[in-house]
Amino acid sequence: MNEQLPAPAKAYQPVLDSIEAELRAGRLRVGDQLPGERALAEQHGISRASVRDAMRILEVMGVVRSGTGSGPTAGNVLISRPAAGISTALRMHVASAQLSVEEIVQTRILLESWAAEATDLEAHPERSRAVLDEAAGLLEAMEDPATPRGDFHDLDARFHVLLTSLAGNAVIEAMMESLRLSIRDYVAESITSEADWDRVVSTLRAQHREILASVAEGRRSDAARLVAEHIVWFHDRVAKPTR
Amino acid sequence: MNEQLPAPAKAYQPVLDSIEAELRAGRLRVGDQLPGERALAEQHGISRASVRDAMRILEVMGVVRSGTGSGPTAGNVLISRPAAGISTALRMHVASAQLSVEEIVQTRILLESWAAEATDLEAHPERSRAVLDEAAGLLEAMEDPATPRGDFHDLDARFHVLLTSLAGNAVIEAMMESLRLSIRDYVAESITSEADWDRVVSTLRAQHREILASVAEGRRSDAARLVAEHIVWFHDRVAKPTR
DNA sequence: TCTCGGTATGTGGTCAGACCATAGTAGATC
DNA sequence: GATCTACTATGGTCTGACCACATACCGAGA
Repeated sequence: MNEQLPAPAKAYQPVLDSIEAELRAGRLRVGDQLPGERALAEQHGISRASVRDAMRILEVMGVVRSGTGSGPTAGNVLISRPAAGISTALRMHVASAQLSVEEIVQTRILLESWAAEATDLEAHPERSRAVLDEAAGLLEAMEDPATPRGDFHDLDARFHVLLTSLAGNAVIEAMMESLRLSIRDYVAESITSEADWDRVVSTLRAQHREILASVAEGRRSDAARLVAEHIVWFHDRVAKPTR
Repeated sequence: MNEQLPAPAKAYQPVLDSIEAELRAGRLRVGDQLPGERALAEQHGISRASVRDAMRILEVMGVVRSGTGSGPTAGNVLISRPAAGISTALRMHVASAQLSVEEIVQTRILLESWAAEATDLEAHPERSRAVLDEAAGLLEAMEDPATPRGDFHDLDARFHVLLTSLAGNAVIEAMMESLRLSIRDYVAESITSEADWDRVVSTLRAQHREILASVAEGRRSDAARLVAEHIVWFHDRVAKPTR
């Protein structure tokens, strides 16, 4: 089930290595445009096909965005979406039954409750305030009965990621988002009845309000507890039955 | 810095989707061989080049292993290395300065100390015993002064991953391993002087022994504390100076 | 002179077809 | 029966072509 033997060096590896080195050295930065694929191919003495392999990898890792046409927005542009690659990996391994949804949820509880405990609003007062305001805005949008289920889930996800971001650890924030994305379909599929959904959503709203209030008031341990309870409640009550 | 616009459907996507669906349905399992690339190309009505894009993605995600030749070990075979994809993603984003080594270390402390607290040896007595024995074997190998630095780091990594596995959460185990792999080079480069290394390694050995003992004896909170201190000590004392 | 619109150029996206090294397998040879 | 040799199918790589797209350029018209 596990292999990590020599592996005979892929042709695209030098491209990845050189880009990684340029990034580390600071000669390439987020927002920059990579050289054209044809140019990279010539530079490394490989075919364009192999260069494209490297680009594909960087793309799924959330490191570059490819666009056709010309101009600054076209070409292979360096971006930063750490959660993209992580969530794809998690997703595939959940699909292959090597990771379970229960483990994902458990991990999410760990990360989110830690983030709640580690949140220090005074560290970056103005940024924290902006984040809290944005979170409040999300909750408001979620109050609207006209909000479709899919949109509600997206808002919900953004709410949790926002709160996690207050802890100031981008790694944990990215992992949080990844965990959520990786089981997104499972959650969506688990609630089939609209009646069930209506019954659930009002509780979610109340829990969200409580969580936001405790975070905003600096009641860290309350926030951590409420977040953990919130996640447990949702997955016990809603997601589990169909799994 | 962030884009999540429509994105005009890649040609390889249907291949990924169908493989993911087959995995979820249980019609494909780890160890199975995927159809040949030429066959998949015909099935989906796309070129072999696009099929290879999908394979490349699955490969870096740690979901398939590609091998030339024929027979059961050749072709695109389903494997399971969840840490492969996650660590690559983390690595690239650390390189692009979007994630910091400090955050990686902080996350590792969180996951490992949680695992120590969550370890329940009685849940799977025989498996736990085997894991502890293997961990003890690793420590023994690390006692040998003849062990090269690189090997020591590998043994060290396996030791930590093994202990984490006792908590029984494969997601956290995979993340732990990924975090370690992602900053492997930084750690290796940070200790340049052999004299420094000799001074450090004996402390590491002692800490490892203490950690293993506390885990084996079920002193969970001790284990959690020692692990956290161990990681903090190493990165404060050794890795930080050069960063 | 200014504006509009068509065109040239360069980008990634995809395809078709070819050749290679590899690793089993089946057949021929001894 | 054992050994060696083609044969076959696999992924790995390359070449060269065409497409859709988006900008930049430039000439025709107002």
